[in-house]
Amino acid sequence: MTRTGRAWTTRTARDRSETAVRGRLLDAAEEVFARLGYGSATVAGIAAGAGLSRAGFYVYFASKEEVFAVLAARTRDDFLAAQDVPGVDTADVRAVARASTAAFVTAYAAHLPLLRLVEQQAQHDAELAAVWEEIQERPVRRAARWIRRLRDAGTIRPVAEPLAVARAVGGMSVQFARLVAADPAAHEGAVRDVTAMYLHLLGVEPTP
Amino acid sequence: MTRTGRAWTTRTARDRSETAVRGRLLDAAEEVFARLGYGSATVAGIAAGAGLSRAGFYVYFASKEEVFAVLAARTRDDFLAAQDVPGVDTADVRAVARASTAAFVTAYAAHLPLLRLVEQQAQHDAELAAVWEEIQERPVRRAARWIRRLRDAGTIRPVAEPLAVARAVGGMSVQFARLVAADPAAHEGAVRDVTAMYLHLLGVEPTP
Amino acid sequence: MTRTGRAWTTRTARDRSETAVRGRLLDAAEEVFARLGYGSATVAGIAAGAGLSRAGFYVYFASKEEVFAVLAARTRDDFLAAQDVPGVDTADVRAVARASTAAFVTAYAAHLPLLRLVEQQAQHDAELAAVWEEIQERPVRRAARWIRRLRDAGTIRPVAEPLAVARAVGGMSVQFARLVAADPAAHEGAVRDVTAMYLHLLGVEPTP
Amino acid sequence: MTRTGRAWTTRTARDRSETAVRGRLLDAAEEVFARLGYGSATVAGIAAGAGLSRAGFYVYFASKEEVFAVLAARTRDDFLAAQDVPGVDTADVRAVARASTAAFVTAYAAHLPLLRLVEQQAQHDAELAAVWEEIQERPVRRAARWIRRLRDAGTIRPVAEPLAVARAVGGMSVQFARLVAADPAAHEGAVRDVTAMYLHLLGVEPTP
DNA sequence: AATGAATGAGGCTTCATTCAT
DNA sequence: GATGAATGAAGCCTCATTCAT
Repeated sequence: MTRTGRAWTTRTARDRSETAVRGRLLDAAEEVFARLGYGSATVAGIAAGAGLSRAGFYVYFASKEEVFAVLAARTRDDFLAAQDVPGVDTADVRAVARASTAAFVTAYAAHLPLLRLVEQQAQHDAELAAVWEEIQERPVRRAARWIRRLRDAGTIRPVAEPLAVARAVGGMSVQFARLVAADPAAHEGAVRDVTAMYLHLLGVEPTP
Repeated sequence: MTRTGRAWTTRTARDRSETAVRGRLLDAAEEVFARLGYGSATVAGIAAGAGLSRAGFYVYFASKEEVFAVLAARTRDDFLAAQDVPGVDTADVRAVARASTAAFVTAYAAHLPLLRLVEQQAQHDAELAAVWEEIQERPVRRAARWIRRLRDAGTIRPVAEPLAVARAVGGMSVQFARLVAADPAAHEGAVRDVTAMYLHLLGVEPTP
Repeated sequence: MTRTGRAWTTRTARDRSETAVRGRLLDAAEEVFARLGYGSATVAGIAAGAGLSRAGFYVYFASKEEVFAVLAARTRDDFLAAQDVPGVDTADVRAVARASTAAFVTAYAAHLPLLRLVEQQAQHDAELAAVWEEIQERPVRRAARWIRRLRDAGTIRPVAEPLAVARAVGGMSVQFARLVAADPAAHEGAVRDVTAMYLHLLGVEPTP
Repeated sequence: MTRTGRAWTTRTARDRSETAVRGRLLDAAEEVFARLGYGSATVAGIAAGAGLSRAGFYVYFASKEEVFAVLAARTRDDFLAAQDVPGVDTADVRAVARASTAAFVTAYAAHLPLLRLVEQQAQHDAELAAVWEEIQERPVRRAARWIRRLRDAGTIRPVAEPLAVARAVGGMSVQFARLVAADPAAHEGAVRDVTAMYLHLLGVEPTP
């Protein structure tokens, strides 16, 4: 997981072409890792996916380990960014619950295989462990904070500790995200169902 | 994750699948696969884990692929068997919910890494896909059936479709199983929390 | 090619059963070696062909090398014995030519693949080189002697040195033996053709 | 058996099949296969013979099987090309017989071990079977055609069917080629002897 | 920037062979 | 006599990685 910072550190070379190739490599890497897992993925496969030769790969990344690390970071950033839902601060509990659920399910479905891999590789790499920790805990903690605030304000009456509820809703969402990943058409129904249960766990009537 | 002597004590094991050495190999394989993933796991590592030479492995399994398939099947069997909770037919909804939740969380925590791998490898192997399908769907369907029966009998008033509730509870449980896997002491609290939310989603007061 | 002389040396054990198994092993070995060549043949394949386990093979032979040596010797013996045609001393040149040609073609066709292997392995093993030498040269020398005798007696008028004629006829026969090996029905025609040419080379009218 | 630089001097070799290294590998493969047979030959040995590492071998060939196939094709091409004797269309029967015999014996002696292997491996590979068929039958058929033509023109009076004579001469030549392979000095005598017998079988007086 | 060539390390698998039973 | 189990050695092949161009 050495970070020798090559080209992508160079100030001069942030031109379109290099970035483009690097991006293509990351995309290819995502596809290959997702399909084969870390150990069975090959640098050759990734390079080919980006239209490069094996050696070309090393112009942009120092090693297989490094692409994975960069990819993990990108996944975390994308995943977390996707949950910065605008208007999440509304006072409308139902709206917030629905919006954050939708965001979470969408993001999870989109990144599912990579998230699994990050979790697995986190066992052997401290840096990845940190990434995984953020992916895993940040959304939960944020939701827990929100629940706690509302509970303390007397707006809702959750059926369990805020953290437990947040975790539970996360778990549900993951489960439904899997369905969505397999069949995108299931998205709407999934969000509706999860939101309904979410609200129930918050002690709020789903329909106003 | 350790296999505690099944029928292998018998000298005249019916078939080869229950030899002591074979069992040790399966246990070692489980450990290695769980730790490294399918691609990074090595036959050498598995053999060593069972106290055998590399060649010795091939006395019992034809290939790395085969151990994994057998292991997947064993995992499915163990995982599903662990949920045949005695007394699950009681009329006491709370008891059943608690018992099945406890069983599921325990089983999931015990088999977590292998389950993840089976899911991943299912992408490339029809047989594994079938195994994964059973692991994934059988508990959910069973729970859904139970919920539907009680709902139709007017005993409970679930907040969503039985299948959705079942899936949601499965998702929660998985999430908490992860905590339990990391810290076994969390088991009791996890079961309590999940059970409480489960009952809520069924429209039942947690405490009688 | 070590000859540790086990059972087959023991006086006591020349009973039917042991000999039978050994014979079955040799037959199996012949089939396997012929089909796969020395390097690709496996002791397992040979043992299986004789209905034995891998370990069982070693009851009768000390090594793969040894079966091959024994088999080579057997092949040589069979091949040479097949050419001890009765009545080969007749004064009838045509009859002798025909008989010895028939014998040679038959024997060669029957042993073709093994003979090839012996030739090849002879490159690396002195003992096999000696076996091959006998297989290769004995029939030729015998034929050459016969030709020389007749020539000196004025009975025939060969078109080249006896040794060359003998060698040439051997070569023809081998070529036709190949056809016969592929299609046994070709045997008669092959013998007729070769005999006719043989006689011509001896300066004898084929038909009296 | 050594390959002496073909078109590989050119930097811009048309296709990969003529790279210097590839040629060296084929030469090494020829030597190793000839010495050890297909099964006992090792990729390591071939690579080493070409001054490459084991992995280097795979830059040029996909597998041991593939080198052998390519080598077989090359052997066939060389072997057949060597028989395109210039002036073979002369009206001088004796000259043609001598020239084609010399060409055949030379070519056979040069390629003997490989030809044997191709024959053997042809048992398991359809592609090789086709190669072997060409090696085996083309020269024979060509000679048979020539004989038939001359016979029909009344120029010669072969002692047997053209095809049989052709095959017989092929067989003789192979036999003598073996001598030549063992002792190159025997070449001249071998060609003389075979030619003499060839002409006899054609019903032509060897010396005009 | 990009690549073809090359390689050391290592992975999967086979195999001849041994040995306790 | 026969075998199941076990193994060291070795074979084929892949792969991450380097380097000259």
